[in-house]
Amino acid sequence: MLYADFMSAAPPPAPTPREPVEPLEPLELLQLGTDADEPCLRADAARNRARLLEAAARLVAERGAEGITMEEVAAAARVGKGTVFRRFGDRTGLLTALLDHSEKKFQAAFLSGPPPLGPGAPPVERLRAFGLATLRRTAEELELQLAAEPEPGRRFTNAPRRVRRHHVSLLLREAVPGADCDLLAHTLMAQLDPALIHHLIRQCGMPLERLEAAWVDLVDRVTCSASPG
Amino acid sequence: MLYADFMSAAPPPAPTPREPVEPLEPLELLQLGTDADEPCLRADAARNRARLLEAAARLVAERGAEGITMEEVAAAARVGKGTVFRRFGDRTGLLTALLDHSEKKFQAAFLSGPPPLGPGAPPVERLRAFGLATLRRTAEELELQLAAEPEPGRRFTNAPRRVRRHHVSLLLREAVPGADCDLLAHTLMAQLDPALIHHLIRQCGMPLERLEAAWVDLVDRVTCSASPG
DNA sequence: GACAGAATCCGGACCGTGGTCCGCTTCGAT
DNA sequence: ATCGAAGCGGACCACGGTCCGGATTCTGTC
Repeated sequence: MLYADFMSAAPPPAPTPREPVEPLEPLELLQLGTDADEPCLRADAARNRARLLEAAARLVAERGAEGITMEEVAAAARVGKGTVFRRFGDRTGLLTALLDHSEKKFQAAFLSGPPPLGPGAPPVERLRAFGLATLRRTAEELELQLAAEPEPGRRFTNAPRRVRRHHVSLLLREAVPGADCDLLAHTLMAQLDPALIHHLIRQCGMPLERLEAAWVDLVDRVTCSASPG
Repeated sequence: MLYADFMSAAPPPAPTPREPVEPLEPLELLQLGTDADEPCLRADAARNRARLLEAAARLVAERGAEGITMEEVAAAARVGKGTVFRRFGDRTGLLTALLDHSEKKFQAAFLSGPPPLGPGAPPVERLRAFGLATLRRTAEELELQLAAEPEPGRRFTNAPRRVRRHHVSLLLREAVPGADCDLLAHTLMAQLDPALIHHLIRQCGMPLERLEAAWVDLVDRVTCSASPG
């Protein structure tokens, strides 16, 4: 079973935190809800959540992430449609929850795993490793990650992506102290955007290796410390 | 009247050119339909098109691009709903058409206008000017450009954006002959993505000047010719 | 000019899907 | 056993997008 920890809860719908985006600072707080800090769902709620994720995973495996309907998922899980939306907020919420397991594993790897991805290696090497790992993971889960992409207005408030971006930003601060690292982090992250990867690989037919080479090259260029002006 | 050339036709719906994306080479062919090469709509069709664009522009000005419905636009233009979709394909098609006028002006500026944006200046300077001009234009039309953003799967097949990207790619080829300029162009373009600009300016409260500085800095870094891999 | 046939276009009824709402049920703490 | 809170579910709504019978415009011919 790929999505094993069905009992874990993704952050609840979030009561409409519109336009202004809170700055978010301490990295630890950024991690997706670890299996501990959960709202502790009621028994029936937890059971339904698990059923929904299982049903969704099955349907996605069968017919692809684009081809499934919220109503179908609800029906397959023997659950009302309202339940799906209450639990996961919206379509992207459900899809994101499907990626949650893999996401947590990845976060653990670059936050506290062995170098060069985790702490211990020099920042530039960590950056290289981070990009390569992301590229490979995204290439694997491409379809799901693409379908989980929120609408443009929320693309950058996406929790997992903010964690990753923040991580890149911190590494950049070490590597190129003079630069505007927050913005540079956005630049680097853009190279790892699922939509871009999908375009290049699926639509343009580029081999993954070329993206990997481009990433390494980009890190070198950005890291080369040009005019800090 | 801001969107004056209502008689111009955006490229028709395009009969479902799915997954494989044709490579597109000669830059001239990439320009959006100039007012000449149009399908030459029937009289009533052209009239309805004009009415629709006018109505859409008015409604967008009144209530914002997010707040309008295709049905509303149709009603305001005294036209059937089907007509809207036949003419513009889908929602993003209509919104894109609203941006068409400004887009053409911009294309003319960087393809054949005066330097440093147009030909005549050294490529790196043209790159800087291109980014700054794009940033300013996007900041102005931010809401509309954001709403006109297609779904993730088509983001990079968007015609105007491909033209701009190709242009950046050509400039890069001159500036850093050794690099993978097609991918580098994607990197640079990402910095000018409406969704990102919206996020940084509207949600994070960054001043436009910081984005401009970051662009110039990024061009320098990328152009600095690091390891050609 | 008038006309006929063909190509194009119109419009609004229709459909599927994402998302909401609210009266009722179930849970679990006391 | 009781009671409030949390959860449920499916009817309901809005909106994007499709479809096709009928109206309108264009083109070539006389």
